[in-house]
Amino acid sequence: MNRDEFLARTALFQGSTPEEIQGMLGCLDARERHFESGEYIHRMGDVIKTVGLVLSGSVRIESVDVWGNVSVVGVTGAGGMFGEAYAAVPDEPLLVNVVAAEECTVLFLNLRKVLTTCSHACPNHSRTSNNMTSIIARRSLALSRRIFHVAPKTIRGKVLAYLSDEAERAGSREFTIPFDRQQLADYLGVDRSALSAELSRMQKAGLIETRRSHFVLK
Amino acid sequence: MNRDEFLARTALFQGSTPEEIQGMLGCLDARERHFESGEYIHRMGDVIKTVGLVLSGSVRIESVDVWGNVSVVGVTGAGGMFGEAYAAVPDEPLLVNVVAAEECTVLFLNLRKVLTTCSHACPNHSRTSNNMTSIIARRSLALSRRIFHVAPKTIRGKVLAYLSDEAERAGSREFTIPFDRQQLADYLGVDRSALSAELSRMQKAGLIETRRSHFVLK
DNA sequence: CGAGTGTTGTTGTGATAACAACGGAGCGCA
DNA sequence: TGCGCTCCGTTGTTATCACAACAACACTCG
Repeated sequence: MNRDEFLARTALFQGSTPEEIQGMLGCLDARERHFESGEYIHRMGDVIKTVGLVLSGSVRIESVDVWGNVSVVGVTGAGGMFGEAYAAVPDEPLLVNVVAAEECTVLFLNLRKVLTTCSHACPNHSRTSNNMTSIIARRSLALSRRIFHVAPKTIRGKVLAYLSDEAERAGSREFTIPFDRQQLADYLGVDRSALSAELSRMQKAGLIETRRSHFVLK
Repeated sequence: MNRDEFLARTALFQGSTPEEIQGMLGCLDARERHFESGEYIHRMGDVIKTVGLVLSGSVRIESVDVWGNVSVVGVTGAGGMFGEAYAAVPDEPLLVNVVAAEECTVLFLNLRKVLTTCSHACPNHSRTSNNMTSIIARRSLALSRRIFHVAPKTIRGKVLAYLSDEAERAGSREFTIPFDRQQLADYLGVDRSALSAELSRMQKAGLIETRRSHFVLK
């Protein structure tokens, strides 16, 4: 699979053919760069005008708090994007670092040019523009959901808020979540062992059944 | 001030003249509706394709948790918008209720038409489209920030994360926040009296000075 | 097969926050 | 001046959590 075929499968270029994409890239100021593992791609405070599309490898989004503690906010693998929201708002400094989690290649696109359709010379540019906005909006919804999941004050409350939501998305009381215990604890902002204990209590109370990442709600 | 002059001052139509806006509205399927205080504008689970622009009065965004408890997520007054993110993602059901906080009028716009520039017949349509995307991205950044503010596990940690950010935005160690104590507690997801007590301790410890909404960081 | 590693569950303890109840300061208003 | 109201701070009690340390189990790989 060559690069343009790969791009045709990404969320951003979905709906366009490799040929159409090939035609668009020049228009979007596309520039490919390679990073070694651990290399900084963006630093906190940077102001960016481009969105990054990961072609291979993966990048890590890190936040550094007031005291200098580093925590992983997220990881983006091949086909994923980073920096959309910052690039879409002029002069907003990054609140996070973006680091190559492993050796990787990234395609940088001028976000303004992605969003502004140029002319009929670029077939499907407007579809790509709409995809871009959808992606930004989707991220916004994911953040909203997370805020709802974290809002309850007890671990049980957070767990139920999260699991109910997952059940609804799955359309069933039985489902598998994309987290292991540690990741779920990080997502909900609680201690892993405290989470384990609470899940155990909820199971004893007959509220749920769980093994590993598989859950049944009652 | 007539309606189109008012619209020219909103974030969405910023940069366009009242005349240009007047020309655009038909194109965007604009429809004005009036609501009585307490009336539902959108309900949880609804799928919407329009964004709402508040012309007068204000609307309240409420969430209802698994147990039926209602909490206020936000309020949008004249000139503000609601529903952008949901409208931008096809088939995403609302996680919140939108209610008229008081008697109000709302202009509904077809989001797809806002984002897709139609033809040269609409001057400044592309600027409005870019404004729209910026607004969605800005909301996303605000949510990110909030997640960072809520992430620390102690009240002191949350307060410092939030205040440091405010100080940075203000470009000074001295600044005024847009919250009273109760609102700040809600934003940070903590108990108001516990917040008060912690602020008091921090003041005694010489970390901050505060009176009402005014703060000095040291 | 056994060592090494990662994941999950369990328990105890001290720290921290939620909660409830109250008092006082400031303000508008009659 | 006195009343009612909102906002803010204080205190004490109780529930909850973070943290640490450890045990049980599964998986991988030589």
